[in-house]
Order: sequence, then structure tokens, then C-alpha cells
Amino acid sequence: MADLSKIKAEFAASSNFLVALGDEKRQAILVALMADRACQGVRVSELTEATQLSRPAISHHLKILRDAKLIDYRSEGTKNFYYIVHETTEINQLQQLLGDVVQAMTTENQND
Amino acid sequence: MADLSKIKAEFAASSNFLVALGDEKRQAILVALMADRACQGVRVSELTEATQLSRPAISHHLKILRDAKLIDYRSEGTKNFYYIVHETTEINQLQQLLGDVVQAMTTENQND
DNA sequence: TTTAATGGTTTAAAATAACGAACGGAGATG
DNA sequence: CATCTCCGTTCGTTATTTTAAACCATTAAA
Repeated sequence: MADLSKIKAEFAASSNFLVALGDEKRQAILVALMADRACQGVRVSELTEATQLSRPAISHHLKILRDAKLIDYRSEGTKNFYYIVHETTEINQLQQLLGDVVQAMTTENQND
Repeated sequence: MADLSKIKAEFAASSNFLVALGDEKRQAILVALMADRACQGVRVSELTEATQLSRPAISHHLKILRDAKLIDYRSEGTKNFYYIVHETTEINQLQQLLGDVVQAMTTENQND
């Protein structure tokens, strides 16, 4: 049977992640980061070009994505190189949540 | 192989779903719906009690959840019984998206 | 028919999020 | 040093979301 308190906790834990992922502009940033096949990181100026967003807007969204632990960056001098984090703890948590929700929905309804 | 245009489309398709799922109040509503073991549906008045939200607020969030195809309802007279949808197309789409993202992140540096 | 109950909607206000202009700091360059 | 680049931040504005009060339609009950 589904453990509701567990699902509740998983929801709360994935909340920032879901909000970060739901925004169209942030999705565009993530796609731009995924397009970095060389995996050397993408600079802020490149992201402003790729997404047609102002620098403060990019900075704003990057912070949200960082807080959600979806992305990270490394600095070289004044340049910051952003990349999607590889140890995807948050994504795994969300996958776990979705699995639990599906299970909860399918095991509760024995009388369909 | 990471197909970015596919991921982009999947992001867009799951956007409403992600937004709907990211809100704390709506999570509470979903948990309340999952707590309905008998699966006979939960009435609006029960949801207002369970979540401490006003009826217009509940109605507002229910509409968002309905638009995201997370929930549905059936009417009996003046009473509406809400429930989580069983055919979880949207959840499957999101699972597909997460899988693709993980794959894109782990195969970023390889030749196809 | 009259009265009560259920719940969606409209409107307006409050809270929150997103954005651009201007600024500031840190490092590179001359 | 002087100046430029890069980029985060602050502040005020705008846009969006969330909310409650009041209202309406539908149905059930008296």
C-alpha cells in the first residue's frame, strides 16, 4: 500500500525542483546547457544570446536552477561556466516520487 | 543519443504538469485525494477541511490540476467527487522526459 | 414553492515572481 | 594606474498567481 506520509515528504523535497523545471525560460536555459556537447560549461553571455533574455533575468533563473541543484558552475577569472549537474540526486528523487504516485494510484483502486 | 528537439518538446508538453505539481497547496490536495482509499472520490467541502483552504482557492487549484490532466471528477446531483486520473499519460510523459534528460546528461560527451 | 446545500465563477485585492536599468566588484588588459 | 570585460546584485516596476467576498446556477429537501 502507498505510504502517504512518504509521498508527502517526497513532494515537499521535490517542490523546488518541480517549480524550477516548470518554467519555460528555465527549460530553454537547460536545453542550452544540454546542447553543450563539449561539456565545458556555458557562459552567461552565451545563455543571454541563446535565450534572448537579459543578463539579470538569466542570473535570476540561474540562481533558481542552482538552488534546485539542477545546475552548478565553475569560475575561471571573471568567467563563469555553467553546467547541468551529473549526480542527479534531485532527478532521482522526482523519479522515485512519480513511481510512488503511480503505485499509489494503481494499488488503491482494486475495485475498478 | 540525446535528441534535444525531442527533449525541448517534452519539456513544453510537461510544463503545465510540472507547474501544477510544484505548488505546495496542490500537493496537499493530491495527497488528500490519494488518501481516499475507497476511491469513491473526494468532495470539495472535504478538501477545504483537509487543506484549510477556502472554497474559491480549492476550486482554483482543482481547475489547474484538471487542466494538467492530473485529476478528474464525476457529479452526483450537486456534489462533485474528485479523484486522481488512472490513465497517467502525463506522468508517463514526465517519466519519459526525466529518463531522456538523464540519458542526455550521461551521454553528453560521447559520439553517437 | 420555498428553503437549504453544493460548488463554480467573477471581481478585486494581496502576494509572489519576473524583469530591466543602474550599479558594483573582481579579474584581465594595456 | 586606467580601462575594459564579465557577471552578480539591488531596486523599482510590471506581470502573474493566489486569494476572499460576493454572486449565480443547479439540485435536494421541506
